[in-house]
Amino acid sequence: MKFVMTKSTPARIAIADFLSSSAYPVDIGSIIRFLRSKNLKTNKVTVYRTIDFLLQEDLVKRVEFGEGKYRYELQKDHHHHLICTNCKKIEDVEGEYLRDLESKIRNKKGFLVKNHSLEFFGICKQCQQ
Amino acid sequence: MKFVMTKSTPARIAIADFLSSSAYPVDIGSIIRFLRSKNLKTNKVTVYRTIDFLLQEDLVKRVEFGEGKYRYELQKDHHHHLICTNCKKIEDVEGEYLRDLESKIRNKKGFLVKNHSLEFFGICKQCQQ
DNA sequence: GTCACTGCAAAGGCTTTGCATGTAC
DNA sequence: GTACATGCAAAGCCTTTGCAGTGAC
Repeated sequence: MKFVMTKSTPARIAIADFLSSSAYPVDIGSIIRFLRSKNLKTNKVTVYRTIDFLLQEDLVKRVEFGEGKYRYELQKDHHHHLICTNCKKIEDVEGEYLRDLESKIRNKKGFLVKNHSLEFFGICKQCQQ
Repeated sequence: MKFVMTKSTPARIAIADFLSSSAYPVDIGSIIRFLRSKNLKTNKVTVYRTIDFLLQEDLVKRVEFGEGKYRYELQKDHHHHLICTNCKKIEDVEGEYLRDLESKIRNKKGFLVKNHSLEFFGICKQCQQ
């Protein structure tokens, strides 16, 4: 992944790398742990500010899984998440399932949907066995 | 609304009243403000503990609107929310739109959906004018 | 050399915990 | 009287802010 940042610094490069290599949304803590594992003694404030920058540039998306904190992932094709409440694994579900619904909402309620959050909580295949 | 609580106290009664009279999910702060307006000098910890109790009894549902805090509403017919990003007004959308989708997820991914979060963000009718 | 980024310390908001006191029953 | 609920203080997380110092360009 390449960011169009005004300045390219070790912290930003590492955060970009981590987001690129993460299959699923990560929280600030795991970013910091990654940076430490690379012996980059980055401050958490830098992480927050880098994420803010990426959010504003619309390179990153913020999601919530009911944990009392945010998670972040690179913008990619529209998708949602399957979150196993047992083992905490996260899977993707691709698709634009709500497009028709959003038109209906427009027609019935006059409400213009700009975006939505949709996450599924349940038990993954492995944990059912 | 009537709670099946082991003990009925002024704080619990007032919180139940407030939740019953709230058309949309409320945060802890607004519950406390309501209690103060009724001259009940309830501690916020009591509010949190009452909400915890109601969540465990499945009388209340917890939702997130990307605000960095939780909101709570009485359990009622399955529905989702339209959140105006301009005036912050919240509307309901009734319906079980995702039932088919959840079966598909079951068949395709083997993931058993127990519940989901779905909220729509956009511009309400009034704010479009 | 400049301007943007970083680090540190501190604070702010939401939520939880421990423990002694109070109260519904 | 007893078990449960409350209040207070304190702490735990996550996140944000201010300001001085550093580094990318």
